[in-house]
Amino acid sequence: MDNAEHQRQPNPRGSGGELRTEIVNAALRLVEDTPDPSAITLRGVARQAGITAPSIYSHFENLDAVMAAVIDLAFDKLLSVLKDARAEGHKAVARLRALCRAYVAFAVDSPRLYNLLFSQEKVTVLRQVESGLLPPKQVDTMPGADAFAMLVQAVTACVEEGNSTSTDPQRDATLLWTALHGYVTLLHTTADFPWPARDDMLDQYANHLAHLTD
Amino acid sequence: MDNAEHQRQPNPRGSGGELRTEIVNAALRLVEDTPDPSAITLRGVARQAGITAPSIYSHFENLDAVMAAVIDLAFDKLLSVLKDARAEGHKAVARLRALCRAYVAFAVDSPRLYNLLFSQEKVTVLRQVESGLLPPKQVDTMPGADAFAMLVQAVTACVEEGNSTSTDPQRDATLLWTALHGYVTLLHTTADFPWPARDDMLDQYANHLAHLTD
DNA sequence: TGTACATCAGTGAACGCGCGTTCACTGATGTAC
DNA sequence: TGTACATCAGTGAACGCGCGTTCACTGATGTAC
Repeated sequence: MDNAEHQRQPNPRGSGGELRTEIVNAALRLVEDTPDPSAITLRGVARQAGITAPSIYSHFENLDAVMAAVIDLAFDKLLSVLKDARAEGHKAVARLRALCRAYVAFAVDSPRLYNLLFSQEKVTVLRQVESGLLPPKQVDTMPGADAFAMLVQAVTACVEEGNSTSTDPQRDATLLWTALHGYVTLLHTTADFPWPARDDMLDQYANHLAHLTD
Repeated sequence: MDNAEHQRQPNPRGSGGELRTEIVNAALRLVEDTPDPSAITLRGVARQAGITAPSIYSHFENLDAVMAAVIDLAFDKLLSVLKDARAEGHKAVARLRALCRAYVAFAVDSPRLYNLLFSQEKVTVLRQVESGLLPPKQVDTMPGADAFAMLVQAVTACVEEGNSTSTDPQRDATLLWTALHGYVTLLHTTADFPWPARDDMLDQYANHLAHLTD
């Protein structure tokens, strides 16, 4: 459609599913290249993938379905980065710090992908929860549930090793998560600000929100 | 164009500028009603204002200029809310807590307007700062500079009254701001989460990031 | 082994839509003489 | 006081564009007989 690869060869018989992967990867590249995620279009994804727009419909219902697949992939990537970080160090405090650093590094390295993970608003849901029409959802049904569970577990481990005075690891993990999230998103949108050194920021969050004593 | 008020009367001679205000207010209403801000169009603003699209060009260069005016207005609103909050209580600690509550309340009450304030990405700038091509900007040239200055001042006042052990109010105000920002944005996008009580969250942030001893 | 046919993977043309932007215009109001 | 005219505030029609989505199609590959 676009570039020189006009003579695309169809995939072999059994493997029509391979184009599905190509489409998701094309959308992923587009996310990283596009400042405003809502400027990503179905036709744009097709161009990036080197196919025509209608071809996408064989694999996805619409653009939203493509983006949902990208978001799933991004959560997988985040989780994988966090798992690698957790393997660093033997002490619980070191592992918690590594987790925070890895989370922030992921967000800073892939800011647009990171934003995509947390940019779908749910105001209506919020309003319903507040007014008691809807029960608060269980953590483990959320897309990032595994990642958050790791954080809770890391804080708990610090307490168990006697290096945190946290009395409520779930709450303090929530405090830590929100703080890290606020930090990376503001880094992204308010870069013209005299930010303190990143490591200092991370230490402050971890020390004081997870109540580390080490 | 849209509703029954087809027979709009032009503004009187000298006051063409009044339509400017009407356009900004129309865009403001649209922001609150539109989940995805980039779904706001110039034609949509015109419809909301009850005028035809070309009329906007007499007052603004394009839609971006309209939205810039909306953002200015929103920062003014935020600042005004914070100033009111600062007037509460005589002790510095009470004023700091009131400031945090007011900030969060503004973001929760006007989530889409709040998002608009901090949704313009500046990745390029960030990259340049990191690589030393650009000096970090002074705080006071930012749009929300006044609001941030109030927070720094509030932390400083706590230290002066002996109720905070902060050794770096500017840094700790930054920590507090980022945490509050992360909290309200995640409340907005991840409403289906077992959030702890809001007051508890706010107290934790203020107590531990601003090092309150009271 | 050859041949007719079904299936699969993807194409190309076409549609209607809302968009940003331009242009010439209209009609009310103030001003000069 | 009357009248011609300039100015102001906003309109309506039109344009070209990229979009999502549909439809009939093409041509390669596997399968049945």
